[in-house]
Amino acid sequence: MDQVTRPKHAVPQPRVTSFDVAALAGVSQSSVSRAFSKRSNISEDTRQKIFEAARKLNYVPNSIASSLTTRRSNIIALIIGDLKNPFYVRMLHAFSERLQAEGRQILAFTAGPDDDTDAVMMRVLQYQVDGIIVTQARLSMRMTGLSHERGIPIIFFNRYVPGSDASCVRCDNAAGGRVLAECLLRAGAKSFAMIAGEARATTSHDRISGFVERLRESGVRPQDIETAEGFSTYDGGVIAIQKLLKDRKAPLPDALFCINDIMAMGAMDVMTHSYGLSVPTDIMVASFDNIPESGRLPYQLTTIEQPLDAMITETLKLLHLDDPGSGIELGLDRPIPGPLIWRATIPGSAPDAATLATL
Amino acid sequence: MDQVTRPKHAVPQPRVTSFDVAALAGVSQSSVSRAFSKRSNISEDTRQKIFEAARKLNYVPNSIASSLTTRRSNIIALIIGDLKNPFYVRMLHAFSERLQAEGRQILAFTAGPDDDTDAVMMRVLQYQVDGIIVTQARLSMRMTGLSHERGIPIIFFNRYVPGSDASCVRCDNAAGGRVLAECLLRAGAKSFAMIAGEARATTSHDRISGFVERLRESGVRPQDIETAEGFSTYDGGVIAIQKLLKDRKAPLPDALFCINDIMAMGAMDVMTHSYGLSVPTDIMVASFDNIPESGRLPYQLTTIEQPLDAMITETLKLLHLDDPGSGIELGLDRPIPGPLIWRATIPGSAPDAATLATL
DNA sequence: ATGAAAGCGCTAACAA
DNA sequence: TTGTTAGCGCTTTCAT
Repeated sequence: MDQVTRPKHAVPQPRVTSFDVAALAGVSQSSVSRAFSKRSNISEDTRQKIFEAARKLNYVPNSIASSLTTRRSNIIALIIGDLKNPFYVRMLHAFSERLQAEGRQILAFTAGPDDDTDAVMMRVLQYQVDGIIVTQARLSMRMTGLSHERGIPIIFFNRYVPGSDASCVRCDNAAGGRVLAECLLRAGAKSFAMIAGEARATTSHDRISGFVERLRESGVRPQDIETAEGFSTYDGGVIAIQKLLKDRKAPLPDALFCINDIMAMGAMDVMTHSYGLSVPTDIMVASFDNIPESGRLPYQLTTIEQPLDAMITETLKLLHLDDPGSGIELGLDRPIPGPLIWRATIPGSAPDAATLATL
Repeated sequence: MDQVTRPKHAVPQPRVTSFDVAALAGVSQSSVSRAFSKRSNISEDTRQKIFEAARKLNYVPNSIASSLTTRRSNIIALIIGDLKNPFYVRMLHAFSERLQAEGRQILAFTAGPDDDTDAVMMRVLQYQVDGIIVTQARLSMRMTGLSHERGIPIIFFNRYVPGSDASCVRCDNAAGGRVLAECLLRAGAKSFAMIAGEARATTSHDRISGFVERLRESGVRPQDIETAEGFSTYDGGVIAIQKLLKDRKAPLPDALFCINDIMAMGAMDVMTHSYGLSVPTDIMVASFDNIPESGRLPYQLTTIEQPLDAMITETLKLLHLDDPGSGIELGLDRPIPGPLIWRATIPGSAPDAATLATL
């Protein structure tokens, strides 16, 4: 008779609760609760007794139940975009590690540019998260209002909504733009092109405006700066540079400013592989972010590093995770300067720090 | 008198619950609950009345509270590693989108190779997640046991623990290795080198073993295949190729097999920029994953694509999110074949599908 | 179709 | 220090 091999199945056991542990340890249920909470009045003796019972039963406290009473979930919502820019991958990972180290977790929400971010936000609110970090996404004022009204702090990371009452932590993009302009000028560049991201992206806008401002101060007329726009991705950079180079009669600009490294990579690949150009001999390049890829052999980008650790520290500070009662400050803006990373896409050596500081 | 500008503060309002909505709508609290749950006995009339009241009060159901009773949180834990390999970034994003589309969210846990994964797992269990996906991380048998005992399914994604009772969804790595070996052989390669990942990584092991097996069948002795090992990252690829090329007297091998694209990128960058070699003229290259970077101008990698969508579909199927009562099958293994993506790192054209199918 | 009431597993007064 | 008790906001029988 055929004996078919059936898959083994795991049979779920009834849940072990703090009552079971209490019974086994011979104490009350509230003692169990105390045993598992930091700084609470309980003798080391009974705590150990309880831990042992818990271990025997494989008991793990149910944090869903505890958040119901404490009104704290230890969960932070992170609303992210498409992760096509490695900077946001780094950010996600860094946030996750930092939060996990202090006993919190990230609940991930994705919101593409075409998604209804308000609908995503309604989902976020369902989870009674302790805080919300928004990046690469737009949010209506109504939604930030709903969040604040519930006592949930919300921080825009590297992005702000002018006129909004939500706080923002970001790299000082305009300052970085000025620094790169200065570097290019000192390296002797006279003519310039720019690759910008989407117009509504505040990061792109600010970097460009700082860059253009510094050039204007040096006598370069803004209308003389060629500009191509694209999505803030590798492919966006590819398309933008093609717009600039295709059927070109005019001489090449001396320098190309890209609003981020990933677009610069796309642009450089096209320039070197499709047009046979050399960087920085034929054209200098400068950009923004210092993603890990920027230091690789084919790129060696001179760039402004986004001070990720400091930005995260500041974000966590503004979130007031440890003293939720303190209320939510509104409309804070925290621009953090990013260091210049000097590599090979601008000839010569970096201006000294003192010079850059006076910009 | 000085009037210091103080930051505005948001004042948290008392929470709006289903009772408040019920009161405003003039119905019972349980009706409110029904109104917000799919397929439940409630007249369209009262449902609308309730929705209107909810809207007026900005009511959002508290899913923490609901998971307490339903024992379902609609949260899936995803345990990930360092995200240095873009493949896992793609995976994370794809999982997040797929789950979000069906009303579930990802709770992210990071576990570095040196972290105590069991401690991470205990944290996971606290959250009463509906399922666990593990990737780039190891787990002890005891932990998978704890999870199964609680009725929480756990799937290893692209990774398996031999002898474990947890199920696994993965690319058919050995088959892919065989295909690439065949491609290289047909392109005329006679001598081979390999860049492998960490020894304990099952993906690396399986890809290598499929590759070597096919070569052996064609008369290439395994001991004649040069091998360098490294971390499965870009830098790992850089270091591995340097081991192979530094102070090299022997002629170059005809072909280089890398266990993934990101290592292949590191290796190619060193070969082209530091050693002036051309691919595939001086050496052919083949690898695995088909990350977005593989198609970029400097690489144009011929590679096996990880069938991400199919892998995710299979993972979600095994998770049985929609019928939790059905029990957890143990020890399933789901290898999914990945298509060959033919680009420029092997000369000539791809073997036809029929040939590859007979491998 | 609707309402009343009993939990889900935990925390936090309050009492002892 | 420990135990008792009343919720947290919801779902789900069970009546009506």
